[in-house]
Amino acid sequence: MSSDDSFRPAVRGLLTERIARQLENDIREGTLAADTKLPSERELAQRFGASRNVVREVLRRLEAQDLIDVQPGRGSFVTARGTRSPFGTERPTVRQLIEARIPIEVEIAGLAAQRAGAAEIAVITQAHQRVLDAPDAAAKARADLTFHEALAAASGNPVLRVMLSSIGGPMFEMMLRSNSDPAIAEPGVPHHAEILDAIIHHDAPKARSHMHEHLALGLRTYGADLDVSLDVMATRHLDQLLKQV
Amino acid sequence: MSSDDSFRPAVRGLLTERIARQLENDIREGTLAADTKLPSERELAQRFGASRNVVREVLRRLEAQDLIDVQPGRGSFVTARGTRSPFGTERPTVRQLIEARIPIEVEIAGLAAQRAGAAEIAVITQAHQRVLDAPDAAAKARADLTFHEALAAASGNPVLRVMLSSIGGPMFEMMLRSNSDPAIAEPGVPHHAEILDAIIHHDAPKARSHMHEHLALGLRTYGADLDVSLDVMATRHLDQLLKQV
DNA sequence: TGGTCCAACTGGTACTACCAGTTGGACCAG
DNA sequence: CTGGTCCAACTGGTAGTACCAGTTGGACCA
Repeated sequence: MSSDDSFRPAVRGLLTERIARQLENDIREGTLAADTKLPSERELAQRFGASRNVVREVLRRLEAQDLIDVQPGRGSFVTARGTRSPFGTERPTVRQLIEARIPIEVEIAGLAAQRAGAAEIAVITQAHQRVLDAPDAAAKARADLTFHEALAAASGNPVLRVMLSSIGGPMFEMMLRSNSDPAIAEPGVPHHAEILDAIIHHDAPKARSHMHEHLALGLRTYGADLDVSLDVMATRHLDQLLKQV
Repeated sequence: MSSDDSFRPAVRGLLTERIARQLENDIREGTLAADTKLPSERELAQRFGASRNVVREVLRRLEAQDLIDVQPGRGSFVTARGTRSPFGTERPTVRQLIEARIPIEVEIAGLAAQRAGAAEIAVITQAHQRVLDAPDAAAKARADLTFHEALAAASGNPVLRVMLSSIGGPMFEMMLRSNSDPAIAEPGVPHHAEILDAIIHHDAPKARSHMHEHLALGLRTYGADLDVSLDVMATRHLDQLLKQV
């Protein structure tokens, strides 16, 4: 596993590889800004001293990575997504995260109450227990996230699950902060059990209301941190944890 | 607009698209198991009735997605992690997509009505106009997606925007199908205008109810396709488009 | 039996040709 | 001058051919 990596020469498609890397770097580093029009395939071929075939295959690869957008008759254009993170330059705040989680997670809770079978309930119960048993804030945050993901899985709707997992990063940052601060964490302790109970009894309205309460709680307990961006808060929080050690 | 005569080949790279989808499906569904050797490029070209160029570009795309491993002098092999995707092995259906879109997009519409300023409204209006002006189903689907993304941006909540964009692929597939079928597309035509109007007048309840109606409409018009997985439907639809050409 | 070697594969690259869509400017009618 | 039409020069999409450099397996010989 470790040794045979050196055997693999990686010289495959040297030309293609070289051109692809160069264009990829130019896009990711911003040398080619978003919405820039790339030279035509024929011109790129000439410029790189390669055939048009090679250039086209490189463009296919960049296209599959969502770095460029190829339009017949017009040309190839650098995609906006190429240079930015999912959130771009925007830093979501705690308030925005809660605001977004409420509609989707309330729906998830309701559907999970309607549809969860024994297997799904077992997974949720296990995650719930792991939250209770977690020895520290980080483990608690991980288990907390798992709990909510298990609910999404139990909703029986993979689209909801994917949407929730797309914001797993910010959710984890928030949970890390929540579970480190007793003033925030403790009022929410009974909520998980109540949600789980409603799901076990297939009481969708109750599951929805408990989930709503669980999430909206943060709006009251976070105080001044409500409108602080999540990553700033996480950084500050980590600094604080480091000092304690 | 008549459904048959005025229709033009709407999708970019139809041939490439079709072959890529078929191979991708075969790999993800396990018809082509892991470590299976694909036929040679020349044979694939003959089998699909395409040129070797086209096949090679498809292979590049699959390679960029980590679905296959191409080795010079030997052949192309299906990667073990072939079945990996945001959705895993689950294939979301139209019904599941609608079910998931309703809570989040209703919330988006309501917030957009509360918060959209002149700039956001201008962007939404422009997207709305592009939907109306689109010459074919593919352009209409692209503009349709842009419209909904513009609403998400106008909600002022980047978390909602990220969640929505995480399901942009399935949404586009559904829109492509919707906008190709007058029986599905036409009843929904007035909805965009109604939503836009509610946002302009900052009428959040009306924006929410119109969005709900807009999305729920599909539950009535899709008929038997409601429980067909989106990618199967998209593949079928592309085949149909190809026959018309 | 063991080795050499060659023919038939494989993908990598190049070049040419033609099609269909897009675009911008020339040109013409008002 | 204005508005439209139209054409030429682009763009990417596809097809076909040719040749190179690796890989592979079997024929063949020592």
